Amino acid sequence: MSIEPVAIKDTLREIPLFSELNIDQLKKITAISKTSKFRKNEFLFYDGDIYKGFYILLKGTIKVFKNSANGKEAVLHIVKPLTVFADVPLFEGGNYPATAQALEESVSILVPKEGFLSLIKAEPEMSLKMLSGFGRRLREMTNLIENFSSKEVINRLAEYLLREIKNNKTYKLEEPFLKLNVTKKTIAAYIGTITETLSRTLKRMQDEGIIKVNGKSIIITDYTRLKQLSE
Amino acid sequence: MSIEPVAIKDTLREIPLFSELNIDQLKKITAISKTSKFRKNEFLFYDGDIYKGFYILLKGTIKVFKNSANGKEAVLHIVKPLTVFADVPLFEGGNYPATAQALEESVSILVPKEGFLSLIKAEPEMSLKMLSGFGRRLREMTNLIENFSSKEVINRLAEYLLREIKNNKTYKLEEPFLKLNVTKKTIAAYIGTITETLSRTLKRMQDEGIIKVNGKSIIITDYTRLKQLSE
DNA sequence: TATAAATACTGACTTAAGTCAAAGGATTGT
DNA sequence: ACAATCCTTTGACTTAAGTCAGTATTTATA
Repeated sequence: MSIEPVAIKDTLREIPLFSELNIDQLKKITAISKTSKFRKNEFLFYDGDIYKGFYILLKGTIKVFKNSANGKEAVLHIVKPLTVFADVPLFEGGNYPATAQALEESVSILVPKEGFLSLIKAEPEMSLKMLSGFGRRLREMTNLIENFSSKEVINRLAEYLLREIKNNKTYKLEEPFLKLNVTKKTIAAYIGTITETLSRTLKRMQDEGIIKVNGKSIIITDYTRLKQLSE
Repeated sequence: MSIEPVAIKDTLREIPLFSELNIDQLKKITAISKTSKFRKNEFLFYDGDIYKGFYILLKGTIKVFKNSANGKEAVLHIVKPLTVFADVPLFEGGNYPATAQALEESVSILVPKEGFLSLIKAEPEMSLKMLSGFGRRLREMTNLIENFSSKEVINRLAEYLLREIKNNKTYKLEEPFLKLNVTKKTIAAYIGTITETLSRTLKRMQDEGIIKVNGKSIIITDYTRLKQLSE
């Protein structure tokens, strides 16, 4: 469902990819883009759908995942606002390589492929920005693979918690905390395990005095040990 | 050890990234590049080294890997000739994110960062090529992660074998085969397991009549089942 | 707010894959 | 050609984490 193309130019400015564009260039992008609202659990696109363009999330949370043959789902990203996603097929061609679903009411911009490619050719600086963004993500993926191949659930969970705390900027506090805004099922899939094991691992961490779990809130009581576990 | 800057312009042409450059542009690249020879087991760079530039492998095999705290190594790529590697930090800054080691006598070109970045700014088409390359690799990584998170060793091994057969172009034969040119230890790390488990899994596949192993040669006797296992 | 549905937790059990140890093969260098 | 080192295989054992089943708790919706 489409909503009014409000003054989203200021919002786009906050996205690294567009940060150095001038008003005219931003106008061109908003002119070709479409803002849409998605209800909870609604799908933005499915794995294999014909590629239309990339998205920028303005509000809400999007889960990007892939279903494998045995029925399990691998969560690739949990997308937070002001993040660009589904931009990989822009240059390579091909269909959407994964499925995207809103985990809560969300608003996102769709920037169509063809229009954007014309723009980028007139604006070579943007290619370099995108290369930098792709590079950063390749590095993240590299780390994810390293984690999957050589660490146990408790180590991957520790790393996930630390990353969340960094994102939420509470890591400077005496007792950093975080509030999960996604289900534990999603987190389990994201760190490559199942809910039961996640539940037991959280309990184990609590028993060892590293964290305190209260429903969807987690307080870090021993940051040092958590850091050790993540390395 | 540096070797003569022979006529490698023709070789560069075979690399997608450079395929559409003219003679002058290729000359510029070879002018700033340095070709080096590496002995078996020699290191090209270590995880954390200051970034000098990216490499193109001309001959041999390079293992790119990361060591985690618990001593295990995660093999990220097994690089074959005419492949560009270590290009991720070009745009993002930062040091080498992994270690590269020659698995046999190898020859590679080093293209220095600064020189290449000047070139690319004068040659915007090359940014798009690189974006396409990065995009393809992000996709590959996505699949790797999906594999790691939701499949067992036998499935990951099946997928590895199929990929190798595709690369060696023997998949059209009645009985496709492949010759391992890396140790089983490396393959084990690459598919996220250890030698003992790899050994047992190969044996199991042989017992089930899917493959025939003879030292470093593997013949596929039941392509269909192998394909099933990989999905 | 009641009821259904989805999510989370716990226990008993199973299993894939890791660790440890020992021995045979293959490679490498001197 | 030899020793020395590294690679590979095999067996016995351990363990992390998955499956299954039952229950509790939270969240959504009529």
